[in-house]
Amino acid sequence: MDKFDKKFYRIGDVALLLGIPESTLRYWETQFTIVKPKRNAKNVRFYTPQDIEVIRKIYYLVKEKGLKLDAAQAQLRVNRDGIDKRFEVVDRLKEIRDDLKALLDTLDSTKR
Amino acid sequence: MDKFDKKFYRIGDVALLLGIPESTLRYWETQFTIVKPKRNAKNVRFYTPQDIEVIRKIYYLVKEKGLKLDAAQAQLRVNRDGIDKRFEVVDRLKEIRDDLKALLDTLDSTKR
DNA sequence: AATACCGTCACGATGCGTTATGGTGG
DNA sequence: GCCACCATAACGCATCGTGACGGTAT
Repeated sequence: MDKFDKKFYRIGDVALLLGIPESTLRYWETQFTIVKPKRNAKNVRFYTPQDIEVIRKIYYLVKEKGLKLDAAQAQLRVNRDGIDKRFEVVDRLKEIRDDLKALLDTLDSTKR
Repeated sequence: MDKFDKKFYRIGDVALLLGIPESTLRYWETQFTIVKPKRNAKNVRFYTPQDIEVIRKIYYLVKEKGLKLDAAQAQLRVNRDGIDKRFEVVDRLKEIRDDLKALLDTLDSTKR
């Protein structure tokens, strides 16, 4: 048992590590049901490395990809554990289907 | 030459066809450089079927997928004509790379 | 005493349209 | 005169945080 195996991160650590204000971390916690760090007896948040990964993913989706928080949450939900790649394919196929449908509708509307 | 080949759509037609208010179509036109319907001599917009397809795609990205307009525009830019599938793969790989990097960073930060 | 948290609430900046106004053309 | 369109600008609502406050624990 290495004592570092027990390491948790406090909100200040996470903020520093990810370059995100504490206020934002607290706010995201109200918006993403998925971000629920453990608390100690004194109600102080303790983040696991997994928690931090989730927050990174949120950052990517929201700040870099431009998703709304709702949409990011939906994405995260469906991206969880293993369904991952399968989902991406299905998602892409849905897009293609939508494109095809759009094309079809457009063709229909110009039908002579 | 069929006379219907020359058919264009006015803003009212498009609004009705897609179930999007005219005001929104005009607004999107200010936000998406990609939506620039032709005008007639009297400055009235005329949309081609291609224009309509683009608008459908915007609708999908913004209303269904939850992208911000900026992000939707970026997506559309890169999705254009043929680069399409190649892009999706690259995009997905980027996401995977980002996930890996996040994982790596997380591991690094717990390094003993 | 100083620092790092906590929750809450007010405030503010954008984003995303919508509405209102006044005008042209058919 | 009515209808469909035009541009522009003001307005409004929601989203996404931020900042300030007063409190607790170390």
